[in-house]
Amino acid sequence: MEAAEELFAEKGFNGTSVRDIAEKAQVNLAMISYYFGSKDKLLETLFEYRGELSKSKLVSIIEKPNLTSLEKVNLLIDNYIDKVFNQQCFYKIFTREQVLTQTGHIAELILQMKKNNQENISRLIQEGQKKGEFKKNIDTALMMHTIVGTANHLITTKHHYRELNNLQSLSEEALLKLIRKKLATHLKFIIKAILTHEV
Amino acid sequence: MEAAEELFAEKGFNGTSVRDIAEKAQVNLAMISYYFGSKDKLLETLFEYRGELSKSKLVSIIEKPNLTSLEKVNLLIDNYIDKVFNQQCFYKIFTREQVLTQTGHIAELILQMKKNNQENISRLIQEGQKKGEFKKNIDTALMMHTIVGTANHLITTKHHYRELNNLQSLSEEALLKLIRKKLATHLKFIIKAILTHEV
Amino acid sequence: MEAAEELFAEKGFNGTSVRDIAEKAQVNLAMISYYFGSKDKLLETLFEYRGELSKSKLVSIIEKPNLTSLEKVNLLIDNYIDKVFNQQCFYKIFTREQVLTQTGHIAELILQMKKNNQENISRLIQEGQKKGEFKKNIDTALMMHTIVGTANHLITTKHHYRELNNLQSLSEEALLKLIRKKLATHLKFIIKAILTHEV
Amino acid sequence: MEAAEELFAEKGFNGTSVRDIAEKAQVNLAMISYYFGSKDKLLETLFEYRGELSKSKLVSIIEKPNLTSLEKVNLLIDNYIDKVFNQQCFYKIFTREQVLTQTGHIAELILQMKKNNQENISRLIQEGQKKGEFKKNIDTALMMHTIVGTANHLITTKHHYRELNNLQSLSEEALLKLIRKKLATHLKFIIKAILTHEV
DNA sequence: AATGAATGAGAATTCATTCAT
DNA sequence: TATGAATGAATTCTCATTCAT
Repeated sequence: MEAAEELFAEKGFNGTSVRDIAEKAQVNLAMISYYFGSKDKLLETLFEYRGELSKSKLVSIIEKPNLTSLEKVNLLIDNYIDKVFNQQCFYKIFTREQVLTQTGHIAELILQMKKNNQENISRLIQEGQKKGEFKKNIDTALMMHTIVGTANHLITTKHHYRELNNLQSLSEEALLKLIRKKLATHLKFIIKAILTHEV
Repeated sequence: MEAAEELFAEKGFNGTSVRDIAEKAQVNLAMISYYFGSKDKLLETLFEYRGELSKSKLVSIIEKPNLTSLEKVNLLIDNYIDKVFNQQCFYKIFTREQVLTQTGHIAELILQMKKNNQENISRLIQEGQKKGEFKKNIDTALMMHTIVGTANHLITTKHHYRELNNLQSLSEEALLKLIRKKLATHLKFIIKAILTHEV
Repeated sequence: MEAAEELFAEKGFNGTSVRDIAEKAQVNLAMISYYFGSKDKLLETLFEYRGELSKSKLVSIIEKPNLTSLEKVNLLIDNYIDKVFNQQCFYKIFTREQVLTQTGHIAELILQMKKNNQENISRLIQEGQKKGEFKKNIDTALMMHTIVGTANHLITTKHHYRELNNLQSLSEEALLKLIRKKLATHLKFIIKAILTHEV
Repeated sequence: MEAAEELFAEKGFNGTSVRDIAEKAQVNLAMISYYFGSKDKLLETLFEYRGELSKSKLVSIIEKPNLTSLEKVNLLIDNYIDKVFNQQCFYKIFTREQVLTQTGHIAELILQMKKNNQENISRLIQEGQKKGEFKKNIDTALMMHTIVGTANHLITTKHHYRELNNLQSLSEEALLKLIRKKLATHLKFIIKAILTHEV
């Protein structure tokens, strides 16, 4: 599944053959159908696995005591950035396949995950509004699109970022560290503006 | 090429067969190899064609007289949103394939286009900073990632947006109109914050 | 299709690979899917083709003027034996696959063909009964089962017939000629008994 | 082996996978190769088992005292119909595979069985001829082909019989009972004609 | 210029069988 | 004795491309 994840990220689901995966994973070709049932099912399993991992964290942050709502939002941003950077491969796949797969099990999985996230975050925003920390009339959906869109776009085109900003000398690791820090600051600034600045 | 664009957007480059394209375009199968050389070349041609269209507009906006820098930036945002919404298919392809195609002619094309855009916008930002309209220390690259990332993410997942915000009753057209307006306001707000708010 | 017919007869539908057919027919492997769509469709096409051929003959015999009903029945027997012996391959396939394929297009085709045949022959029997040539209470269906069953069984197990009756010295051709003649006499005798002998 | 028999009858030998059999028999997949050696050996074992069962009955009937030869023949017919109806699955397999398997152990088994049967029945016919019950010049082989061919054809296409004779309302059981009775009468009539009627 | 026919390469999957345990 | 896991071979089918016309 790891091999598949990397290859799907690199060459796309349709661009990756089961042969490639078998070779990369050093397993017999037939094993993949044997274990996962089919290539499609393999992708499903991957989505389920990664989806499972990311569920509970969100709630635990939102329910943390002794934090302002803004601090919680910032934690959420950090958490999302962590996930995206630690699971770059999956997020590349996710970003790409959510566009293609508009029906079927995976589509439902994605939608459910998103619905869940949006509800939780909406609650947090409302909490902040009640406490007077956040302004009225916040478009939560668009705000989330900005967080997710910016982070995904940055991570999926980090090779362009490197070129365009003359960072060819940096190691991959150093580059990631740099982007990560900048992105966190950037998103927190934006979200704070959205949540608190009156126009 | 139109047929190809729609299909690539819908099913991905690798998920679309030359047969599908020929059928959709009501054209002989062999014609596609005959005219474009190959399926890859067809994608290249598509990128060149769409890239061509979008070049000059940027400069013309930046060089418009009698506008504040912020007004220009807002025009740029409107312009980008227009492009994304009018060429949804292409932007879906673009978003997806820029991740896959990291070498080759298309990759160079994309990089050149981005380099060009970033330079022009950097100039605009500097102009605004000189005029005192914008604050110092603006991360142009990240700002652009937010514009592009948010817009692309929204347009490529508009079916999710519809579901999550209970807009199933809206026609496709009405939905697009709604998102478009919200997105413009949202991005302009964010960018203004980035460009002018001191922390 | 000829190659397929021979191989299906020899090794069964499931026992024959598309590869075998391609090799025997000296055509490219992909051609078979290209022309027929799939292996299943190939079988369908074969059934349609052979079915087409055998339709009209039946009616033309039944409607022949100046013949007694018994003479017509005898002609039908000769005609059926001709078909079975001239299209041994197809009849082997038919005999085998009609058991397996109980649903789908082919099943419908077969049923329709049989229905058609039984109706026509029933009419002929009734004609003979009206004319007083045939006795009452004839089980047309079973009679047909005897004709078809005996002929098919003989042709599909002719290699056993050869062994069991010590005809190893005969050429294939001579064997067929012999069986054919015996079978015709045999069936005509039986059918005459069924149609005319009172018990 | 029971599971295999049913599946072979339903889907053909080649159309049945060892997996199917294991599942139906609620047995571990590897067990089948383990016990029977291979799928082919399983079929062989099935043929041996069913062949074994049917040997002795024939002789015991033929050697029954105090019966006319015709009565013995009628008993044989009843006996064969019994076997076919009680072992429908096996006879479907038999009918199909005797065409395919023209060499190998099974082929020899079949041939031996048939040889044995034909010899015994020939003796019975000769006995009848000596006693003056039967006429001269009887083609025993063809007669047997009619018995076997008619019975097999009827049982393997009983679903067609049902449709063509508008017996859809009958239960499977009732249908079988009906066919069985008709078939017995039918065959006995035919065989009597063959054995006793001079032309 | 345009195309119907053809093809080699490669796709995913299923198969009967084996083997370590 | 029995079995879960594994595998090499073979399956059907689709693909992008070519080529004679």
